[in-house]
Amino acid sequence: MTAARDNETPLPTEAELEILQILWSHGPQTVREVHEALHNRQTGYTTVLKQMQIMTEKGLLKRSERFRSHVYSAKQNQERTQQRLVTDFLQRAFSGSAKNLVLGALSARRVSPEEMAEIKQAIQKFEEESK
Amino acid sequence: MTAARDNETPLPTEAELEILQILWSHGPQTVREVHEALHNRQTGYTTVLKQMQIMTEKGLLKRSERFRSHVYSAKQNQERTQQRLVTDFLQRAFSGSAKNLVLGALSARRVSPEEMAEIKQAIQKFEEESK
DNA sequence: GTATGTCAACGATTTTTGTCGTAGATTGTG
DNA sequence: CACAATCTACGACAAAAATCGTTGACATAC
Repeated sequence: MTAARDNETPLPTEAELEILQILWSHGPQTVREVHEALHNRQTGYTTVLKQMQIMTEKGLLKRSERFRSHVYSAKQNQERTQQRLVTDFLQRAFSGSAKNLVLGALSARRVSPEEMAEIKQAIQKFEEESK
Repeated sequence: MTAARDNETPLPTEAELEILQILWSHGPQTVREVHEALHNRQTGYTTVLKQMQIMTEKGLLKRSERFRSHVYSAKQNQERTQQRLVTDFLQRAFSGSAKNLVLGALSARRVSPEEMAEIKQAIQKFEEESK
């Protein structure tokens, strides 16, 4: 049991997440388009096709068959999925300590002052909204 | 290629991370001790043994054979490993946006005021150290 | 209308990760 | 010394994830 197991759709695997990222950022796409966006990963067309078919079965994607080339899009929005992912990860890697997660993220690499400011601002905003 | 691939030891898998957590928190342990600490996961003794042997080959663990029951410990400390994990995860799930990671972590679940304070304090401390 | 290209479907295979049974060595106990 | 308990080692198996070849449907161009 991995934690953060909602009753909802399963968490995406690594390769699935890559596909989702493309769909989130580029909007609905055909398999070919996704495959091309994935050119860095050295993977065949049918692999991506199969993967997206499976993702559709799992409920991660939905597809329109109105055109000859089916058009896929992410079924859950990015924010919600990221929330679920981070909940799971937080538990697995940091035993639930959000403090350590934040600290780890900050100390793992250089953080620009701009990014730092963004983060602090995000926290501020979050605090106001949730009181 | 998953990103954050150092030239170092590989990132631990899910099950491996569970074992590491035990070793980090309890200090050096025998297979039996780890196995017992893992009682919630329903897994046999030899499974854990095998896993720890493989982890040793991979360089995740080191072991002392001075005693009849070998004693294992984590080779890399928790902080360093967590840093590598979060770097990888940040890239994979949040395309590198630390802001969104933090935001995701906070909004994914209830955060107590105490934890919130801790987080802000950690950020403060981090800022001072790194200037 | 035949050849060429593009597509979805499907099955099979490979790779990775996790699981465990069995065997042989060593230790401690009666 | 024999017997039971406790280990490690090793190989095999199972499950999950990723990969790809092949086929047939459907277009479009010639």
